This record gives sequence, C-alpha cells and structure tokens, in this order.
Amino acid sequence: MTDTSSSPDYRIAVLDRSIDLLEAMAHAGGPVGVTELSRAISSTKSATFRILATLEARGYVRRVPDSGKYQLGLNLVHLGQSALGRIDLRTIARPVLEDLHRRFNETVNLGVLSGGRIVYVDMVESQHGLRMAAQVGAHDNVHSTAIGKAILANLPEGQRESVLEGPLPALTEKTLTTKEDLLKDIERIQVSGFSRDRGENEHGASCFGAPIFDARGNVTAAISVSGPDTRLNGEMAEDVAVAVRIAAQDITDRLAGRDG
Amino acid sequence: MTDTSSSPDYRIAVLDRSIDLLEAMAHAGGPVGVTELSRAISSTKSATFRILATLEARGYVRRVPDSGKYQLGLNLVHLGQSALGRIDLRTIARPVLEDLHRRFNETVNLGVLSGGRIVYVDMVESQHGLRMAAQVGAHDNVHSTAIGKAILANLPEGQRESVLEGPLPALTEKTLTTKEDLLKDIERIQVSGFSRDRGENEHGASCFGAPIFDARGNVTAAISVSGPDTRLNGEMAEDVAVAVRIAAQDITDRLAGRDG
DNA sequence: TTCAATTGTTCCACACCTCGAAACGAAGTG
DNA sequence: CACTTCGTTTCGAGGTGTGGAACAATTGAA
Repeated sequence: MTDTSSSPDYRIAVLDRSIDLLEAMAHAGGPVGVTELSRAISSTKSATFRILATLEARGYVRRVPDSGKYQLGLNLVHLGQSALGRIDLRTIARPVLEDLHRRFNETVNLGVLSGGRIVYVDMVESQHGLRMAAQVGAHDNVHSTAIGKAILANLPEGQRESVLEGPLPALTEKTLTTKEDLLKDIERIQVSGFSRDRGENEHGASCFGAPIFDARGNVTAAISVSGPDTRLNGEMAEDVAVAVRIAAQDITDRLAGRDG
Repeated sequence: MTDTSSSPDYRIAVLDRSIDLLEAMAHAGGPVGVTELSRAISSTKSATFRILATLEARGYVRRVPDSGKYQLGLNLVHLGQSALGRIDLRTIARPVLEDLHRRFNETVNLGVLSGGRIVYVDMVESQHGLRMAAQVGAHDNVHSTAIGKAILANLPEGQRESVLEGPLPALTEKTLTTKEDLLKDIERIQVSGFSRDRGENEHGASCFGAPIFDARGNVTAAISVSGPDTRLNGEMAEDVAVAVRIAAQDITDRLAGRDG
C-alpha cells in the first residue's frame, strides 16, 4: 500500500526501507540472509546489514544461531498483541464467536476494515478436517468476502463508493467484479441483514456474514461463519444465516452497553 | 534492553527512535498525541510527527478519527503472527497444552528464552474465576518462573552462568535472589525433571514447569501449569508435576519426529 | 465571546547521519 | 587450490532527517 494522499511527504526513507525489510522477512517464510534481503528491498548489503543490526539489538529480528541468517524476532509479537488488545470489540465478541462455533462446528471469524482491506482479528476454527482457516492478522478482500460485503453494505455512501471504484479482482469464477453486480448484492444484504459469499473468495467455500455497529451506529466490523458448500447448504445454511445475524446484533448490543 | 555487546555500533538512530515510539504506544494503553509521544521518546514534535506519518502511511500506526491521537496499527498484527508462526513448536505443542488444560483446568503456558527473558508464545487459560493469566508476547523473568528455571536448569553451562551473573531481582519475598540458592534449586530440577515456582514470581501462585528439547537435544522452550497455591497443593500438585514432565517429553518426542 | 495555553502541522537551513562502494575474511564448491 | 558468494567492516561524501520557530487549530476557563 502506498500513500497516494495529497498531503505533504513526511516519509522517512530509512524507516520505509526498514518496514520493507520486515515485510520481506514475513513473506519469506523462513530464515533469510543479508544478500537475499538486500535484493528483496532493492538496497545495498551494508544498508541492509545496518537495519538488521538495529532491529536485532532491539529484539525485532533474530539471528539464527550458526547460520548467518535472520528471522523475525519475538518483540514483534508484543507489539502485535498490543495493537490487537486495543480492540475492546475482540474481547466482547469472543464468547459470541465461541457460541456460534459450538453450535455449528464451522470456522467463525471476526474482521475489521483497515486500509481498504479486511483484517481478521479473531477466529475460532472448525474441528472438521476439511475447514476454512486463515490467520489472525491476515488481510483479505472486501468485495469477495462475507465479512467485507457485510461491512460494505453498511458503510456511508462516500466510503462505499471509494471501495467500489477501486480494483475488484476476480478470485474465482464466481467473484462479483463489477460495481453493478456488487450494488445489487449490497441491496439484498441491506434487506436481509446478512451477507453471503458463494465461492466468490474461495472455490467450494460458503460463508455467511453480518455487520457489527459501534455505539454511534457506525459499522466497524463483521463476523462470519464459513465452511465447504457441501456442508453449508439447505436448511443448515438458513440456520447459520439467522444465527450469524442474531450473533452480530448481540455483539452490537454489548458494545453499546445493552445487556444481550 | 540496550545493546551492550562490544561489537561495532551499526545502529541507525532514527530506526531506534521509531522503535522507541512504537514501544511507547504499546505501553500507553490508549490513543496518544504527538506532543505526549515526543516527550515519551525524548524527541521534538516535528521528528515525532514524521515518524508517525511514515508508520501511518504503512499501516503500522493508526490515527484515531476526529481526535488527532494515534494508536498502534493492525499491520503489526501480521508481523507479530509471522514472528510467532515461525515456531513449529507452537503448533506441535498446542494439543498437548489443551490436554493438560482439560485434565487440570489450570492455566497452561508455553514459553521460550529470548534475549535473556522468557516470552510466552502460547497459553490456555483456566476457566476458574481466580486464575493465572498473562498475554502471548509478554516477557517474564527467567530466575523466578517455573518455565524460566526449567530452561535454566538445562542450558549449557556458559549460557546458564551469564544468566546467573546478571541481575536477580526479588519479585516477592520468596524469590531466590542469589546464585547459590538458584544453583541448589537447579540441581533439584535436574534430578526431578520438573521445576517449581512457589510464589517466587507472583505471591500466592504455584507453578510447575518442564523443559522441551529440540531434535539436537538443546533446550529451547518449556511448558508450565500454574494456579493459586490453594488449589495446587498436596496430591494434586504431585499429579500436576508428573503430568507436566510427561507432556513436555511428549512435545520433545513430537519435535524429533518420534510418535508420541 | 474572548483570550490564553496547548497541541498539531509546516517550513527551512544545515549538521551529521546514513549511504554506497570497495575491501577483506570466511565459507562453500568444483 | 582457485574461484565464487556471502557477511562484515570502513570511510568519504551527499543528502536526509533534525530542531527550532512560526503558524494554524483546538481546547478550556473566565
């Protein structure tokens, strides 16, 4: 994501480069060396080495013993948890997610809109071998997920427009990729109170979502229940849709201080 | 933590300062303004503003709407999860932690040694109202925790010495604060195979721990079961001690590829 | 409503910080 | 043994990030 706003550029180059490096390490999926990282961030070995040395001294990068390679350090976990911990939503929503999980034994997700993307902030995974799964902290699309569409349907007009005018890539052959198609779906969501992802984000997966509002009535998050469409169909699907809507309303009520 | 090694100083000042700022925000526990942050990191408002602008552009800091204050951004979650995800240990250990939790309904922890401190990487909390609890990503002392002492007892001599020569602060009146006392306790741990924290880290808490070894036989982590000493005593305590040792051995076997 | 205090934002001269290139030592490979 | 590649170190220099000041916006008290 680049800053395309018209605000003056206060960016600090070496800090941008350091973030590039951390993201490259997250992407690498295993220990990486100085030279490989310098190539990944289009920098020199000496500049890369100095960034690594600073991050290592502070515990944000770790040198793998006897290998000369680096990986992300555990102090990032604390910052990540602190970032998550700031969300009262997560604490309040958790019991509701667990109730849904107990009832249907499918994967239950909680996501928020952040930087034009959905970020998963909590998750209770199904115990079935075949199940939907993602990772807390992972990003996903707005236009092709049940959580994203549930939020989109309840955003103020201007914010919705800026999402719909943006890129709408096809993830599967079922993804809605035009503004017109999405607006029709959004109308249905506004009437029914829940969203549905019929294999739009992941082939063979089905997912029901519903929006969560804060005390001022702004949509801030959504929850969803997802699984293979071989399980989430017929009467089961109707039960899940109803339950997700009620659960999301329950979370909204708790956030507003109304007893559930 | 400052880098006190004798290695040449490759530190980048603005990166150190940026990390100071992120840590100050994590510590603040709520949205903070530019001036407050500049004071917290002993910098000027303009320098602080530029760091915030860069971090905000990249999603690592978020500006709270209509307030001019900042809080940690959700992109930190992804880095934190990536840092955690690198630990196969966590995935392998989780079912074992859950078994211990089901059996005793006390808080079960998994921790690793990192930067001379214990970092909790996973945790299953007791369902009792009165329970031990911490946060994944949180740090703790080596010399006063069951996890820390379990690791300490199995470190190579040189590594153990450097911990024991370091500061050994008293957390409670029961904390072992001399190298001599800790060495006696370490001998007992080496013979029995488990460690015990009798209110050394937290008044009124009891905790049993056992070490986990990697495929090469190096101690890398430990698990523990903890609760109030009103519950963890007598025969129950003996059962927990035995179970923790067996569980840690189970995790060690799984890491080495031996069927549990 | 007015005023003072505080905070957030912007600007610019310049000091010094970070850079890149080059060199060196170590490790691995044929 | 020779060559290649990588990690580490050094240093002169250019340009980046700084700090202080000024300005705009916000807040709170009278």
